[in-house]
Amino acid sequence: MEQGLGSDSNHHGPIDKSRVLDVKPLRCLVPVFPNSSQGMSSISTPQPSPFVCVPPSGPFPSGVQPFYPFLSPNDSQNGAQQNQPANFGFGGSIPAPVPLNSFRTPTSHANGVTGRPKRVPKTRAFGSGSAAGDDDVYSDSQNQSDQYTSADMADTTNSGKQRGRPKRGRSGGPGEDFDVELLVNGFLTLFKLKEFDDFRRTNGDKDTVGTILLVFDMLRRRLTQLEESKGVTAGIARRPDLKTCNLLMTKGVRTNNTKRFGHVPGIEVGDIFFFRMELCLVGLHAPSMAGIDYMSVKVTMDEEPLAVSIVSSGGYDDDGNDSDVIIYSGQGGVQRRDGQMFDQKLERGNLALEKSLHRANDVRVVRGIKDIVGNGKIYVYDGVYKIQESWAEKNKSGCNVFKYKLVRVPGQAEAFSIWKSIQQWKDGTATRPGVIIPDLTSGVESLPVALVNDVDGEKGPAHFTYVSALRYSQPFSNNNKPFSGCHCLGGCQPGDTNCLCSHRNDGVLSYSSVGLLYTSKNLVHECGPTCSCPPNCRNRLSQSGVKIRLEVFKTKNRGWGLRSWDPIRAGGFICEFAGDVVKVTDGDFVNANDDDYIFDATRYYEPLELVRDSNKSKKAPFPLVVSGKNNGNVARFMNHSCSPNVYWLPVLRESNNDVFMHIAFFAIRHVPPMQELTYDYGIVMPENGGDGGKKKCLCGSDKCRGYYY
DNA sequence: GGTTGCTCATTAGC
DNA sequence: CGCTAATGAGCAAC
Repeated sequence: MEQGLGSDSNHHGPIDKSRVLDVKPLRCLVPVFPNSSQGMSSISTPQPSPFVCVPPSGPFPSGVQPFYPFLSPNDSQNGAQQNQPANFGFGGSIPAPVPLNSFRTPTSHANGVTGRPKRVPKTRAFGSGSAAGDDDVYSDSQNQSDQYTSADMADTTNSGKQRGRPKRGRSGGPGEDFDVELLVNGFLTLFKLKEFDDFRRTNGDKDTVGTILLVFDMLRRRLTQLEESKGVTAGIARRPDLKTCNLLMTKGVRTNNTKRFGHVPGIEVGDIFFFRMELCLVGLHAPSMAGIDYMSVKVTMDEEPLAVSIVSSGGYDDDGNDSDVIIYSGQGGVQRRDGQMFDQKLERGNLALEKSLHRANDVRVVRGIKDIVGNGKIYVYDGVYKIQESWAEKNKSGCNVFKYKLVRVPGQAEAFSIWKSIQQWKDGTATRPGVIIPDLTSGVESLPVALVNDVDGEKGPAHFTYVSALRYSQPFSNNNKPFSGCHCLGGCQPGDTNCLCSHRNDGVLSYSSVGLLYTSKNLVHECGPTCSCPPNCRNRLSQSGVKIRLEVFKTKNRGWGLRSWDPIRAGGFICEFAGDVVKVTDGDFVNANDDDYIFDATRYYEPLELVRDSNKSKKAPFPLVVSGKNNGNVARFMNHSCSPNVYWLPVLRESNNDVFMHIAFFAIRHVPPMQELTYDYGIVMPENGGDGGKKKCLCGSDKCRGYYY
């Protein structure tokens, strides 16, 4: 791996001659098997099923399922059957402020359930309309007394399961005290991964890959939140990514687990990842650490190792001009403890790359890119490459290092190259083609939002005024108890038991330090005007405006749409829905049907459906309707999809007696740059004029309902 | 804000 | 089948 050399010598594209002390070409062979598919016919491993390149929005050929990323309607049945929401620690029946030690798994109880306090009648927080019913989502968590332990959280689906906390690794610190096992089992049941069979374990598809990645990241975020909320840093695992992956692996929840050459079913060129473990789980690149993945194949009589994939870990701004070429360094050569260097040996991955040069087989390439926000890395699947030449050179320490030149197989979808283009648009070294207005917000947002049309001659959408926030003519509701806010002068911190806002979110913060929604709650209490914390408090995420570089663009067949130049992580905040509040309580639906830019929270919405009782599921989730027609922000351009990559969440901000609800949009899964952002518009209930105003849905998903409102 | 140190999980290969 | 060596990311503390 190039990084193992402690040198960035290969990040300068064409070889930096000044650094190369002794370059001697080894060979540059014509491939032995010009037609790689024939050449590989003797490989002992079964060939992968043919790769089908499917755009995210379809259309989907038969056999290719789009990944419906959140929850299927049937899932809500689970919760309904139990007569209790399956909330897994974040659902509808929000635990009230939980003492930190409540996360401890009871050891003295035979069934693992601590004395569950009896439910007390909930009080309605907002006296705002019959639609609220008895739903938990309308309950002020401060008034709730259901103090579930984490065991309770999942026991609706795992009543008979083993209660003993598995002792894992060097556990024993307080960090292991909540029952991870139950948490995982809850997720697996919810996403129907309990009956995961060997076929799906071996052969992925879009749906399977998507579900596994979704579960991975939801679980990872949940574990991060739980560990962080304890406010203890010593003695606990600080790598929730590793822990999550290991949990899933142990349960056999993985796919494409047999190595193969070429594309991996269910993964598209351009897909992005944020952890090496994600690559591992979906079969894109098996080793958890090593940069070269290889397998032994039978060639005529004997076997030889061939490379199947590599992960390069360069920065994308110094990779040279040609984004279709990689100069990759071999692995090894460095003594880990003291960092001492030795010559690399032609073995393992290095040998496999060398052999792959001869055999000319496809090698998958995952580009590691430094994440601008945070210290992490983003992994972009850049499709398959072929190794064109190899050589050895000496590094600074005078040790031999193998170098491999990989060239991208032509005809694949744009992936890494788009990142470089975007970087150039941002730093001004290139102009985004088709730009009509560089910033349609006229400076209202802190980042410009370009208006782009590169498909036809339309010059822009109808006129509207750009506003960055929701405009209320009256508060969403009144709270009987004045809320004076929290006193976190330096911003709300996890594990601070004195933070009033944390208490209102069940004792934990809703957002991570990098602005990710920790869990799929159905309501977030953000800090309000009367809180003492600064504007950059992490509990004010949706108030801080758009932080990603968006553009409004003309779609091929769905009018204007929204997409991002920046990659968006699962759970990442995108924007709120700004506009004029049309309705906050029951009453006649105001001019909604002739407004293409309506946001209607009263609609049936499947992710929320999960945490609802089936009898109540048809009720309007939240009595809020917003029009973005005359005044609005980027959110008004987000199109509907039945397989969305974005969903919304109501966010409450309180000011003395007044409560204001805002609508915040978050990414469901990782969204690569330039992929259209869509959410499920939901279904209009008959009492709100459903069946009227149906529009033909063009989302192209095979889960498409055929229409939307 | 760069650097350093620590630890982790997976798998090839014995 | 069980064990071990090889591999580098991610995070936190400096």
